[in-house]
Amino acid sequence: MAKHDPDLSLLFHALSDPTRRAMLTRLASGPARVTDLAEPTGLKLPTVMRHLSVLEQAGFITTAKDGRIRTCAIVPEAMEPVRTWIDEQRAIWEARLDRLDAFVMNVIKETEE
Amino acid sequence: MAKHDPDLSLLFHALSDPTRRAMLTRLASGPARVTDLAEPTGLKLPTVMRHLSVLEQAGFITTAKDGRIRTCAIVPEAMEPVRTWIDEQRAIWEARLDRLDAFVMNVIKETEE
DNA sequence: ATCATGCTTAGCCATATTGCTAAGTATTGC
DNA sequence: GCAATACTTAGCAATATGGCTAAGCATGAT
Repeated sequence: MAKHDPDLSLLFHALSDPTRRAMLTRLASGPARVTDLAEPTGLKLPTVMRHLSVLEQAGFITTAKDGRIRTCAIVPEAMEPVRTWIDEQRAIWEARLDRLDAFVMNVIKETEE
Repeated sequence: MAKHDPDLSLLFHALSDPTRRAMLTRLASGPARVTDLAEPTGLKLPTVMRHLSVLEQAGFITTAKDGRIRTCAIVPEAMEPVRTWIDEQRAIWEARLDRLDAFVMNVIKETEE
């Protein structure tokens, strides 16, 4: 498929890892240092840094360094395109009120064996 | 991070590819054959099949074969866990009404240079 | 000045992902 | 029967991902 729409791919990819989702959940309740985010994961710092940069490139978090400490904070608005896409999908399939698909698929499947 | 929660990873991963999202959008307006789904992508059939099986394993679509034709249909409910997770995230950060994070981050960043 | 802390960079390894081609198999139409 | 259609399977190549270790570089505390 054409390669526009790079945003959503970045966003969904960032969310596709449990470690990164856990980090977002942690950050949802307030900013944290890199080391603090690393601790519950059991992962080494370089690995954690990588997850954080994926989240940052997707726009889900901002980070800034003060002295030797880098603080990470969530960017709630970043979730909007995701939510919007999902809502649009729903809008399309709800435009067809018929629940015929599932019925048809079942008929086919029952015919199968 | 611990490996529970395998569902969401599957779901988000499935959505992280533009070809797969386009297929879902196409299917949102009604069931389709594999070849029909392949056509607008410009991809070869085996590649398309792989995308479809990713979507099917995630639970976003059902497929069934009638004769030599495989028909694919969307499974709208499959999107629910995704939507739920996003809503939960929002609930957490909205529980903190303060918009202090962004402010703090800005201060740090301005101090930076 | 020295040392611990906190991140950062570089680079390696294993596996997964996304595309392909080539060669099947199973149906349908003539 | 025979050919066209519609997948399907097997296997390859390039790149991406997710983990690590080792070593580097500031900053803060003593």
